[in-house]
Amino acid sequence: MKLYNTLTRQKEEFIPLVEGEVRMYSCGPTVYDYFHIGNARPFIIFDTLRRYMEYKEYKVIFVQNFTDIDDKMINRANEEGISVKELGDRFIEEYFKDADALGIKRATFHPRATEHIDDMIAFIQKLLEKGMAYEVDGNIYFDTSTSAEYGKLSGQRLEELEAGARVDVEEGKKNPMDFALWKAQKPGEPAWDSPWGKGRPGWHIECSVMAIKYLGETIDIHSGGQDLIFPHHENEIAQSEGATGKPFARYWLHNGYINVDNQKMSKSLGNFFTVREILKEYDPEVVRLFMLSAHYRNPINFGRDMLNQAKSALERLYNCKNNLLHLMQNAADKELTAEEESFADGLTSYKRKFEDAMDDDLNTADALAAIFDMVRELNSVLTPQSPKKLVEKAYGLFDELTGVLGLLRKATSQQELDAEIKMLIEKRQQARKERNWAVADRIRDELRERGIILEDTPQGVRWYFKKSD
RNA sequence: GGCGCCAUAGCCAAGUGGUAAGGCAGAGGUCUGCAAAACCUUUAUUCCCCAGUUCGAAUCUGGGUGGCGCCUCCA
Repeated sequence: MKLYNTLTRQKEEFIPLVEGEVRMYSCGPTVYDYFHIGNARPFIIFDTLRRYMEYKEYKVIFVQNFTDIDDKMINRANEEGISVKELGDRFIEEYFKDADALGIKRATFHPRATEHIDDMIAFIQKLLEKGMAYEVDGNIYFDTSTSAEYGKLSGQRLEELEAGARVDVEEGKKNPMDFALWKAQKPGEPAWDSPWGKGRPGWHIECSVMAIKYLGETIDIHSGGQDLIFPHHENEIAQSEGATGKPFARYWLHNGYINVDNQKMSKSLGNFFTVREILKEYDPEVVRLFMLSAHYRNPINFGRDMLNQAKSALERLYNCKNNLLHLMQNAADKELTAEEESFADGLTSYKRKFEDAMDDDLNTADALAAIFDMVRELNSVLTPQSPKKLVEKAYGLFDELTGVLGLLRKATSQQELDAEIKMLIEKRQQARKERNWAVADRIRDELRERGIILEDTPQGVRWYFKKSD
């Protein structure tokens, strides 16, 4: 599998540090509010990468942190009149509600920054001992001048950064680009004891510390949004490699932004939509399909018409799934003809196309094309006369591939219906036979009200549970 | 000022040297009591513009034009 590595600015063959295992760390949310669609992109993309890695039978250890202490947390907690801890607890819970709905699998570990303060202190201590950090009035700063390779991820040179720096120059920092590892307590702020007095950790240190704690000093994949490249990830590299003397992450993956009217969706611009509010109107899988319909490194525009397109496309996939389930329920046990054998064998070409696409830097748009190609062929070839074995094989493959993308997770059909509903369907068929359309349509409407959609096909009645949207 | 990204049909979007995937929307048709679904046909002689390299370029090079991002918290 090839992945585009921001560090080298090219696609590289992915070779894990330990054969058969993948250790990946993805920057998680700051839990001071509901997350928005822009935040959701990396969650969905890297969840898809993780699912694909697992599909390829890697053992994946996936860590996604919660930032539960920083300025935004403190400000919001003060506004709400609750503690930072309570705020964090609440929005971690809300994060999981939305993430679960979007089909984002739980990470192997979801560490919280505030539960790793001791580890961070020890880490900072190490940097101090190595002379890579210094103290100013209870604040500890990382000395970027000690990092020869500073800027290697973002492609920036320290001097250029400083020339255009919009950072505060005061604070007694040695160099403008030096960043805080530890911040001395200000009045009214939560604080932890440290060798340098009460205070709290800086933002960058938490990811380094938790990544190393759960995944080791060198990890395979580190991912996040493009806006984290500088300074967050650059700083993580500087401090981690400074402390351990080893490469920190081997592959750096960054997703593109979600735009609104061609502008980056962001909290500060105020042009954002929370996942929570979008899910009131759209099925979470519509959002997921929307995200996967473009390559993850390209920017995508968010809008209602985009979601509507994704919704229609998703329906096409669900129709195919329902059709396969319907066929499976009624298919006969019989041997495959030679022609059917070759059709069954041919299905692997879709699997191959899907894998080729995913192997090429997670090209989900192309992978979806493979699935839609398969949909067309399944729809035109399979009939109620097809052998059960054949339908099952087709369904199995379809289900497996859509599952890798985290789609079609909802049960829409099942083997058994209530006897009463079965009876109503029978009754309607009888009415149709008698050309009593009024009765037939009334029953169909009634069942629709109850969430069951009936479709009359040349081969009989097909039914499925209404898709919520 | 430094670093970087993007431009493909009405809309979305793959493709990055070999003659334009897929989805949505539209048109026509098949099927059909209606509805729905599905299938078939159709919708870019052409990939922002100009020049160059090449037997061959949407794809490579140079130059433009337009849009966006990072360098400050941000996925």
